Amino acid sequence: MTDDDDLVFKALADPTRRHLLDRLFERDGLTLTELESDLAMTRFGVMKHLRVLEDAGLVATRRQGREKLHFLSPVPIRLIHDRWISKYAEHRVAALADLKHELEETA
Amino acid sequence: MTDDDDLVFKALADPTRRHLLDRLFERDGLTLTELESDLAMTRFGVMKHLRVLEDAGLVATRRQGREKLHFLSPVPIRLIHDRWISKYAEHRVAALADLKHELEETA
DNA sequence: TTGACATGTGACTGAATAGTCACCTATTCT
DNA sequence: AGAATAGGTGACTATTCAGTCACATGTCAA
Repeated sequence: MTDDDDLVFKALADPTRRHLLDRLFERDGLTLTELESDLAMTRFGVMKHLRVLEDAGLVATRRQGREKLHFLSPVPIRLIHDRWISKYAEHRVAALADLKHELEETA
Repeated sequence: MTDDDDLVFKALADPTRRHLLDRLFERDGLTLTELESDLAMTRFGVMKHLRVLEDAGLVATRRQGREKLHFLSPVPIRLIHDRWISKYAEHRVAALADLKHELEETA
């Protein structure tokens, strides 16, 4: 009972990994050390998490000298969306989500 | 290090639960027994999974006599999408995802 | 009301996962 | 060259979670 995008969902299941994606969403091309600075965890923990994200295709990397730059790769996220939201329903669901965003901002 | 939609991501992390969402995406309003028929697992296991999905807001339910009907609730999925795909990038990413869908169909 | 059906609860067990550590390699700067 | 910096590996432990079971409640139909 394992499907193909298991890695993606497992990767997203951890709050630390979601936080890493948030940081990359805000600003792309961060290094391991930059990403680590933010977290109450050893470098090794962060490295492990980044590895999981990379294996899932949620993060792409590029080596530059002794540094490794990390980039958010959003396509797998969109594929999750498309799995349970039909093109037909998309408009309505997006409107509801927008409403929810607005309500949270005013709160 | 726990954020607010932890329940949603944890819920999606399990392949059995994703399969249940797939079934409800295909046809809404199924009962526990109907959902169970499909799975190599006891009724209790399926019930636990449905409970997790319901707590996460991914599945809504309605009692009807002695049956409990289950409905897919797609808004949390859209919120995941919006978290890492900006309105600005959405078009481009959606196009890439569509391309990927087509490639998989021809394969 | 009796029996069958549909769903529900709390406790238990085996497997998977997060985080750490000791130790290692490659690159840059002086 | 030597020291500092950035990243990497494999093994270990504590916690978490999936699945099961004995038992229980509510509903329908004859």
